[in-house]
Amino acid sequence: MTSAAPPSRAHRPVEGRPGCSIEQALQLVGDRWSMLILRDTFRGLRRFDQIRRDLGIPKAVLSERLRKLVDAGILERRRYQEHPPRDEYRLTRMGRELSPILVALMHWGDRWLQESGPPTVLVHEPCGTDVHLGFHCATCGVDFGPLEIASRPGPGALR
Amino acid sequence: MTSAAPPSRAHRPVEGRPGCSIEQALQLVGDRWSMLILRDTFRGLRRFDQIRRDLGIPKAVLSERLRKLVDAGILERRRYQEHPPRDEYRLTRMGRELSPILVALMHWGDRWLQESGPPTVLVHEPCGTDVHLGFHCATCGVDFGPLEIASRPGPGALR
DNA sequence: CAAGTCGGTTCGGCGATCGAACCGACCGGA
DNA sequence: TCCGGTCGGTTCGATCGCCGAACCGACTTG
Repeated sequence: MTSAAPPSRAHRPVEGRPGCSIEQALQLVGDRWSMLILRDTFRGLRRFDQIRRDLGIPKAVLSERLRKLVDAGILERRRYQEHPPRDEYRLTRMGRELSPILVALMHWGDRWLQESGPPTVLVHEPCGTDVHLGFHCATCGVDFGPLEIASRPGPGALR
Repeated sequence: MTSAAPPSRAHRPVEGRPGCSIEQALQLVGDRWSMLILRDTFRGLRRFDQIRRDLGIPKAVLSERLRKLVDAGILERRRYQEHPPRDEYRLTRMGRELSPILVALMHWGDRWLQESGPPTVLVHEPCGTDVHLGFHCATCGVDFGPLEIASRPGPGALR
């Protein structure tokens, strides 16, 4: 208890443990392949072999990951033909709500990792404007950055 | 993301490979530990042993990950004392801009993985409002979801 | 001088991942 | 009927990367 925290930190944009949501989320989608599988499902790929060929992932690994994502409720397996029996994997609502994570990864990669500009741009379909993902405060009516974020214990905080 | 090609699309709506920004980003921060290391640095942890103890990560792995993150420009290593020589790891601008990803992961985990509510909440410091991360269209002036997103080839698209 | 801290590296074991092979159900063509 | 191909897997042996434990040097504190 004597541990003096490092120089007074007022802002800690992201905080957690041990039930940290980031940690929990990463246990589901934090491995090498899951995010890429999900990216593919967002792109409209739904079938085993489509995804396998696109990613070059070993079949056993894909099989296991899909099972894991279905068990978690992120994907659902839906039969689309009876003879021969064929299933496809579709995003559930839970899965679709991962989109900000994918978009954030994409924007960050575009900005910092691509030398010749974004390979793909996302647009707001109704108007064609480039998609902007950011912190927006409804109260203040402004966009803001990570330095204006503070954290507090929430209702799920134990201890 | 909705541009999920009805049957008759010959070309790929999203160029997912191999220059895909999501893939590139995941090569840097998509392994089991990197995101957690970064979460800790956002929380204000800067030193090797602090992070190691917090995560329970093997030292060899932490050492290698920190090197990788420093090489990538996400963290910087800064000497903060000479005798004995001690370094700390700090987020660069590139690193700080990962915050939307962490926040998105956190929000998703809060919503779908926590039964008793978020362990931590983030607020917009100036006004105390809960942080909202989302798609906002400056042109239309509205928030929107993934179903209103379409994708197009960008300036970095080859082929 | 001994014990402890900090930031590592080295090492042997082991579990996850890899590619290749195999499989059953089905389809289309010759 | 036989042949080849597709689809969605499972099984298997080899290999890769992660694991915890031990060790290390530079330094501080008691």
